[in-house]
Amino acid sequence: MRMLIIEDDQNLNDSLSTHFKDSGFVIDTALDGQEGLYLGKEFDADIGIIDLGLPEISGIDVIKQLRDAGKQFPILILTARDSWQDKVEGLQAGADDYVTKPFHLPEVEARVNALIRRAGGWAQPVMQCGPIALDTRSETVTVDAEAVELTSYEYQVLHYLMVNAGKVISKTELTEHLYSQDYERDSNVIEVFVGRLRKKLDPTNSVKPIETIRGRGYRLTLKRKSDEEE
Amino acid sequence: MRMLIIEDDQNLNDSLSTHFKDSGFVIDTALDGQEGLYLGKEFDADIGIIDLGLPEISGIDVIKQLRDAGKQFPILILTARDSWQDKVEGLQAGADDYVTKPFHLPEVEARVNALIRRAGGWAQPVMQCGPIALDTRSETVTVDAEAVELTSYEYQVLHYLMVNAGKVISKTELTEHLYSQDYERDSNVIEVFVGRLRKKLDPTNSVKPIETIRGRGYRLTLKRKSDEEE
DNA sequence: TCAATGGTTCAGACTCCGTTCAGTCTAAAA
DNA sequence: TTTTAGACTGAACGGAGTCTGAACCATTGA
Repeated sequence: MRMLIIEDDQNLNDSLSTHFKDSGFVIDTALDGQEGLYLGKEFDADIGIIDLGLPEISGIDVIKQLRDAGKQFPILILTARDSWQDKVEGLQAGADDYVTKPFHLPEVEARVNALIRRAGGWAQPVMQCGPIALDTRSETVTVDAEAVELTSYEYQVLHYLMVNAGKVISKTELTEHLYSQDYERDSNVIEVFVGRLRKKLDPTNSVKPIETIRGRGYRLTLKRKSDEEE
Repeated sequence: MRMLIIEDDQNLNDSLSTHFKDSGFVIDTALDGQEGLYLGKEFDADIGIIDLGLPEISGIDVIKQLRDAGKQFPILILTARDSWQDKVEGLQAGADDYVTKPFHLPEVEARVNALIRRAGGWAQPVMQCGPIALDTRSETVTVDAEAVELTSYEYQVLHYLMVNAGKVISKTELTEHLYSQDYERDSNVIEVFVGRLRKKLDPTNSVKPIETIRGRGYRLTLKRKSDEEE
């Protein structure tokens, strides 16, 4: 998953960046609104974390301009405690959630995960398609309630496909969301990962969870077990 | 385990520090609220002991500010006998337990151990995962009810993993909680201890209690024998 | 002073996983 | 049917991360 971080405090920026990089995110990071706006427009993020108190362009303006530019990814804003006007303004400008500073990293992480999930239309923390279930909290995958061991990249590919279950996802899109920009293009990594995933998720090759749409990409076909069934 | 001690009485501070250092804790100690607050924010403690009657910033304020900063570790407060208002205020501010002065060290130690255990979600004084049981009172470890001799550091590594059973613990996190700040980073002590632990806990290599998650850390996998099973 | 104990370092072995490549297969277009 | 671009797959590689045995060192108690 690709994350845009705009935070002018160097320390905070660093700690957010390294933390989420360790969690497997690809990070675009900026220390001011100008650069942040550029990165946000240039790359397609899955989630943005934006501080409202930025020099030059304010956080609110960044959000507005991103939304005006048609960017739809969820945005989590960071606000100083007690400045609830900012919070409201931020949400009105198009942010999706907020955390007040000082914050606790695990909380930010939880909200980030929730936002990404919800952006894909998932209400519950466990995403389930047919027999396949993916839990973002424990980063575990089960098929028919049996645990399946995935390597870090296999997990990420599946995660992205699950969030966008039902949609056709091109190989370029997958590459852009799993690798930083300077990745060599003519490679078949994605194909290899999809292949390995298919083998692990469906060893008997009976369910065929990942469909190939020739010339366009992949699609996770299985019906979503959505929450309103309960 | 890492402990934060904030106590302005030099003698008391010293005796607490040396006592718990001898028990294998890594100690961050401060004689006033200012410094204590800094240490508390800077380092991730497993437990805090804070005197309420501090100069400059009061103990209550320190606790409040630590909690505001998102610090969640359990806090034991020291209060003068009879000042029960302080006690109540302290607990409301976010402390977890209290001891009235003058106190007996063994009592403080018992409470400290209990708080650390409970922070990991353990209700009983004996933590048990599969065949492995760790008793913090006697500092003994048994596998299938058979005593296992561990050296001090081996015990500490296991203790930390057990308190956080089920979670992935990075090598950096382990180092930070077992060694004081000025420890050289590029060392493989943790790997060595984990190796020795595995050998002692599971000589036949059949149970594999400690799992390696490549690139992220270690995890104690065995199912917790939790108390509510009874 | 010596032996025993336990912590630390080091180097080499080993394992895993991301990546590449080459050859094969497949589906759609000609 | 033939052609061809795109997709799949098994095998192999290489580097990073991890493990391990042995050596080294500091401390303690006899």
